[in-house]
Amino acid sequence: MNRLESLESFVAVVESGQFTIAADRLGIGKSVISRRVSELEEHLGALLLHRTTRTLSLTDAGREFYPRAVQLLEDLDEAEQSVSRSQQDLSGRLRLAAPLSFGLFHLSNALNGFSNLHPRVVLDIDLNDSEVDLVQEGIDLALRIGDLDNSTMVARPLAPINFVLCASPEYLQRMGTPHTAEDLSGHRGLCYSNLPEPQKWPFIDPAGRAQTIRIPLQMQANNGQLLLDAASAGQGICLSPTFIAYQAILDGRLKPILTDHHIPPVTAYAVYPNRRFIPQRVRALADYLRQQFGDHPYWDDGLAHVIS
Amino acid sequence: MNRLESLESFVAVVESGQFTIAADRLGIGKSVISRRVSELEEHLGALLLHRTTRTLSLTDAGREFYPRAVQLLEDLDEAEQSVSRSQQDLSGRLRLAAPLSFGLFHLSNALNGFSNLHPRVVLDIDLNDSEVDLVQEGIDLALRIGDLDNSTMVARPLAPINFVLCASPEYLQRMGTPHTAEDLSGHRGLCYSNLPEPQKWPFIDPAGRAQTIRIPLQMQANNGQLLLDAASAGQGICLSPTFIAYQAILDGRLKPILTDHHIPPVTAYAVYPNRRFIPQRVRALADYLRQQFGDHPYWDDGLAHVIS
DNA sequence: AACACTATTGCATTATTAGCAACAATAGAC
DNA sequence: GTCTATTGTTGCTAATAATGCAATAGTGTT
Repeated sequence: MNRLESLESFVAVVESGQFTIAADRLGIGKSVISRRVSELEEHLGALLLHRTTRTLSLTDAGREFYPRAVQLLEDLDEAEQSVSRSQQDLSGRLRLAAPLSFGLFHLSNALNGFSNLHPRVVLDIDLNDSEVDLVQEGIDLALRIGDLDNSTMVARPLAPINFVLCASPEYLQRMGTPHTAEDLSGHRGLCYSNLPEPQKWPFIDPAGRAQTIRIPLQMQANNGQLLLDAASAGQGICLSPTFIAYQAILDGRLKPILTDHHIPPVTAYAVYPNRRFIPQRVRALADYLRQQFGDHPYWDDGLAHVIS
Repeated sequence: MNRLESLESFVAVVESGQFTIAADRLGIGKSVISRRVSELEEHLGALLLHRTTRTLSLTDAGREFYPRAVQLLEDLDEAEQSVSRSQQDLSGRLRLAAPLSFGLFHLSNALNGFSNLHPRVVLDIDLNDSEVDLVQEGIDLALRIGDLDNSTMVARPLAPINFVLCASPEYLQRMGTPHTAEDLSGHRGLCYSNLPEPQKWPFIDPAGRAQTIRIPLQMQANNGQLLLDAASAGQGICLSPTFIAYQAILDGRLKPILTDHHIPPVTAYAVYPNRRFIPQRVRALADYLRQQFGDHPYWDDGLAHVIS
């Protein structure tokens, strides 16, 4: 018995849901599939698939075995590729997690570029603002913004994330333009709810003193884009990362305020599990993103005067 | 070509250093080995072994490929075993790391017991007081004493680690027995150097006040057993984990002092990488150790009056 | 109850693999 | 320098295993 071919057959059956389709996909006869799966089951001493002639379903053992089989086949390909003659030509699946807004604004372009460079790498993108467990979810690489839980993950800085305080010109005319951090307490805050203290905004004033201002809450959301749209509509003042706000600022839809105050920047990292064997495509993507963004990302290009 | 058998053959050759021995080990002819390795090389498009008729050596590609091949074969066995009929009968290699002293004193017995329970599990034990990188070293499970770097590792408490202050009766007669923590400043400290501040010993006095005493340094070592021997020889006072000191105390070679002071205990943990698939033997060993030690480990049995 | 479609099984054919033995190559002994 | 023992490779044949086809049995649907 060829254990590997049995594994392949089993995986193909699970993924297609039918012996017949699996056989077509692998380009062999369905009888072969049938026999291989049977052999595998016999070898394991456990039934993997409940099968009547018309319906297939995984047994408990099969449910447990399937993801491991998939992983195994991927690992094998990975290992072979790592020493293969065509090292340049990366391939395989790459599961990527990133925050929603950043993903939509800046990752999609970068990923398209990467995909063109390495067309045989299949990208599986999970945009999600809540921190998922990379290991459990089988994520190869995550883009994380801000402080990291000091973990055994490998973290490579990709770009600085600067912040800017802004509001619509109309709002500022109506409500007045604040000139000190204290002035903010009379304004309407559009606050990002995924922070421990959404209403507390940190500044370093022109004299170099750090201060934290609590701004009245007008609207709260877990999405920066939505807050920015609210600010554009004159709903209030928004503390936004430049990677979201830059376009609206350059357009004139939003006006940066308190630009003589410094807002502590954070860093965007590429984070990946410290596995024993890190797939080359993961390294390649991290490299590529670093190169795309870097210490002076393009979205900050027109904002030099704003981010001090 | 059977990729798996090729892998097996390659691994066997690397491990035995000879095609002939590898063939014997696998119970097949050496010509088969030769052909399989050749096929594998052709498949990969890279030479794995430099071979003259008398000497074998790995190429760079081979050196890279070998550990991955080993891992792969282990993973496959692991996956198959996880659903195999003989789930009870664990097997495979289990790499364990533990602090030196604890390993010698209490792990060896426990491991022998485990080994009897699961004779087909091969234990590979690394006693080492410096924290190694579990992932890089391929450690399946580590026993760690004290606070953990909050990491993505899974940590399961195994036992409380209590401390006791002690010295030889002869020493105490000669130098006087301290009755308060302050008294220690006139004594000779035998200090464990693997701590950030070896000479600072923490106490909670009978009144419940926490205090930290800096004790004069007489001897410093990175091994608790050695310090304890020094204490037995009357060299000074030693702050020792009970798992090291218990025997000497029960023997009367050492006398606990300041027993009305409480020394904050720490915890021994079983730590393992949060891999996607945690081998059953790892879980089993962690369970077994927990059961062997537990909240009231045997080494504290005769010391109830000491550890308050 | 008949139908359509499924997985399984038996069997002849085909392809692959193993083992043996001969061969070539090399390190070490003398 | 030559000889020898041993190693990896290769050619060939026998044995083995895998494949595809067709027939079979089972199941959900109409």
